Amino acid sequence: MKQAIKLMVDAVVFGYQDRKLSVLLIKRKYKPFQDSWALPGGYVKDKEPLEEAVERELYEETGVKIDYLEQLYTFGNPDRDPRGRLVSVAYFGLVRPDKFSITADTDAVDVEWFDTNKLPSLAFDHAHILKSALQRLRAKISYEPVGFELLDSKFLFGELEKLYMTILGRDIDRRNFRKKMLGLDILDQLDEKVSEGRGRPANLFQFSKERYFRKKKEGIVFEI
Amino acid sequence: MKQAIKLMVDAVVFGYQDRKLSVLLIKRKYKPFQDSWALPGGYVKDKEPLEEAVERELYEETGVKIDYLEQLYTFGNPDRDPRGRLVSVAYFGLVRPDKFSITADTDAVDVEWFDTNKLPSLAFDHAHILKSALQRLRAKISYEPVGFELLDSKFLFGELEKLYMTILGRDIDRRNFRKKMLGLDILDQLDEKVSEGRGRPANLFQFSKERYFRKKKEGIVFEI
DNA sequence: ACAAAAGTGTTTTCTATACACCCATGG
DNA sequence: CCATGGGTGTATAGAAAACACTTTTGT
Repeated sequence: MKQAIKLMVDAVVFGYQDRKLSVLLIKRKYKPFQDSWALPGGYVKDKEPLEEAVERELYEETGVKIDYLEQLYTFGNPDRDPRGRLVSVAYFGLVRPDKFSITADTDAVDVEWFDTNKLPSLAFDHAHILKSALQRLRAKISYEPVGFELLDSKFLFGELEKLYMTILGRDIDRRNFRKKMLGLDILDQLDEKVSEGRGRPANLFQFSKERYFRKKKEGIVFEI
Repeated sequence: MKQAIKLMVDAVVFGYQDRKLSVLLIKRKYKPFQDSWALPGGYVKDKEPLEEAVERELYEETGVKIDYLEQLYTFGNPDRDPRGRLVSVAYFGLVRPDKFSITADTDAVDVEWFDTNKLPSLAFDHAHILKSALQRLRAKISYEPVGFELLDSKFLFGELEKLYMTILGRDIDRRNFRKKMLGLDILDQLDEKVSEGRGRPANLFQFSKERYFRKKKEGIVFEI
């Protein structure tokens, strides 16, 4: 049997900076959609696992090595790409933007973090993919502790609060949030304080992935 | 660019009969895994949407036309199929088994509904796919009213209870369940009663998909 | 002393759970 | 009249939400 379908992967990578949720986009070097912004991605190699393909393309095109990656959805509409029948397995990733200096390479003439509230128009059906990823992120952060992937390993409680407010798009009561989050017993309070210029210095916290997984196995549920 | 990857779809179709959750399997006619049980599925045609491919293969191989279908996950491990690099987009479907007389055809020598508690060993990584689908079903039924897809359009409240208990694998308090479910105001109580042989005759109910979607838009959340 | 952000407890409301009795029918 | 499954209400406990003052620092 001959099949003319080609398989690609695309990555929706989120970062968090200056209280903004941002997404990593590349400016396409080649046609179609030359000079349009698009999600990083590319063809899967014959013997390459899908996750590896995403990580490779992401690194080639942007210089980013991903911390957290999960499969989002497979987009297979026959007319989604003018080049032919391209089916794309989309992934959704989280990264700390300051960990990398992003640099355009191979198929991209430019790479940038875009505030998710100020997105350019995107190539192919990438706007649609991005929208799905945003929905997933919002849902996910409420029932799994993925938010920590977007913060430094040591972070201020206030940052965590703001992250949640940014992603969920609504205000959260500081006291209730802290009570709930600390009550889960998956954060370690460090003996370091940080003064942010003005105001009372704040404590640093650290997420304990080990303790979380242990508690998860025991049946304790993360939910915010 | 030449790519030797082939794209398939597989379907995990659940049904509910005699208080058992069952899944539709075919016995393979050809090698590899000849005479093994497997999920129905097959190759995607060049200009065919993925959902269409699943529905077509399902109909060809089993005679079932699906009511509810959603994408589950894409399985792309390079060594998941001995025939080469076959990436499979798995779907998850719900159907009322009594609506169809299942009949083996094309690639199958036999088709059967298997109780999910008495599964045979399966070809390829299909046991893994099935496991994912079961997890998804259990999660899904708790926050979206998909259970009705497994019942007749008119059903007894007791059947709904039993369906939930079967899928969730635990007892549910009849009174609390009824209170919660009826409180959602997405069921219509009909003026028909059915006597099941012995005991007090029970009322028939009907799920109002329209009302559910209206309420969902208004932000009302289904949760059991 | 004041502005700014951090830290903390209590009260109220709502939701989840636990629980037991009467009802309508067939045999 | 009894066995069987259907139908219903209330009390309790626990979780979520609402809410405001004190603390520590820099200026």
